Amino acid sequence: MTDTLIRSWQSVQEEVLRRINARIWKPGELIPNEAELASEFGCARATVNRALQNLADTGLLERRRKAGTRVATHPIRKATLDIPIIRNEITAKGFAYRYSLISSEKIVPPRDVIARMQLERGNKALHLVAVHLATGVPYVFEDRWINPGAVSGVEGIDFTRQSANEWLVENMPFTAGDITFTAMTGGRREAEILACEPGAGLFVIDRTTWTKDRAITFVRLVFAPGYRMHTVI
Amino acid sequence: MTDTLIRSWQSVQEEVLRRINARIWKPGELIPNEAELASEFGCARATVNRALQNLADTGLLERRRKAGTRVATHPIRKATLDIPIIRNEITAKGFAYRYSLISSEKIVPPRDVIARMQLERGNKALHLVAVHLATGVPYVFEDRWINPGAVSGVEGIDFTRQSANEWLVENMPFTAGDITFTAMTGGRREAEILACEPGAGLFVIDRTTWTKDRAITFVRLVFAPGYRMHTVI
DNA sequence: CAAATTATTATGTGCAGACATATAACTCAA
DNA sequence: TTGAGTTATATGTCTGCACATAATAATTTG
Repeated sequence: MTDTLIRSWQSVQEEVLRRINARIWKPGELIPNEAELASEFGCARATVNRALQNLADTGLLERRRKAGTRVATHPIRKATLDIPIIRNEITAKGFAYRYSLISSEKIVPPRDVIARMQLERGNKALHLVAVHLATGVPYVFEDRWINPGAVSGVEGIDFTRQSANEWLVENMPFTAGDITFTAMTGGRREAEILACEPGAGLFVIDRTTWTKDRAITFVRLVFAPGYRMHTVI
Repeated sequence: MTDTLIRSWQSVQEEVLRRINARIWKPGELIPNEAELASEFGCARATVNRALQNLADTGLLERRRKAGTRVATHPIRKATLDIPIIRNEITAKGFAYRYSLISSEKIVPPRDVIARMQLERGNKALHLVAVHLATGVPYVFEDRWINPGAVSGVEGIDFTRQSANEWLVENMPFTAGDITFTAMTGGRREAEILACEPGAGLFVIDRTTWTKDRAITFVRLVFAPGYRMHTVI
């Protein structure tokens, strides 16, 4: 029994974590309710609530009204990972960042892109292909489609000077987005642009952003071999 | 101007989001302080605080004491993604789950594993190779090392019946973990176990879990081609 | 005995007020 | 001019209380 008072929500959280790790409260088990913990720790119920809610957010606890709070049976559940702004990621590693536009054209997108972005069939969209370089070495290959119907004024922008991502971030708010991580086998095109072997396994991020039901942009980022995305839990 | 009162923290959050999206508060700009917003919305400062803190957690706002709260310049910053429990992921898709142990031996691990897990050189570790199947089709290939120094009693367990992951989750609490997502080019071994073409690009998750400075286990999950990990922001 | 209703209970959220803490901004002396 | 010390201010958090809400458990009713 600790004599030190547990009054901040962080210390409540620590103590709860300690009990989970020490198996005092085992996976699947019900823990005492907020009022009991509050009186045990000598703090207000709101403080306990804050701590438990935070742990529930990270997936370590499961809470339901009336039913109470129990230790999650499968603790590894959620990881928060930082989606890097490519320029920042490269400069943070100490490399010089450079962006190079390979092509820009307005064409009717292929079927899968139409489906992803829920575009009208037959309408053209802006297609940009570019590469981001770290001290001259290809880092990530960007294949982007922009919906001109949702992004007014995009046609006049010179994307050779500013990356589409940066322009969009500054000029188009978005309300939602979805991200998919996957792997692909590099073909000739990827090998050429990323200066790697054809057939290499490449890490891919697909991202679509939306503003109130309309797709703004769909971008596929294909990273050079060896790219790792890291997070701690 | 809305006449409807904004009193719940969710509605405060919605209103703040609306203003960010409508560019009333632009990226990088300072927004009114909590007290002002509270009096504007007709609610308590604590309610505004809850809403703004939540938005800061998701990376849309940046807050600093005394300096105030400003709209983040790079809104796409953090994504929370669910780390799947493989059994659940497979059964959730409506497939039958099966786990098959391919090999189990106690050997001195290779250098990279020793480095990752910070093991003593020359000490043996338990090496398990297994595959998880969805209705008989290989879904993910699991290559795992377990530190017997940190996991007492692991040597007597029959991992042909229960997957190592499930046994560990139930029997070993962990305090920290780190996860890396990457891609690899499949070799002969992966092709054989996952029943795919050699040379295919494969999605990989590396995970190490720790209990108070000692590595419990390091596992590499290599997913069959076409695997996608999805999240929304 | 099953279905519908009511009571109970644990979490969820709101409020006002107070104090804590970080830090930007200012003041003043060397 | 610069560095150290001070002040003001916005966010961070705690408290005690109240009521809302969801969901289980108990009870009544047809």
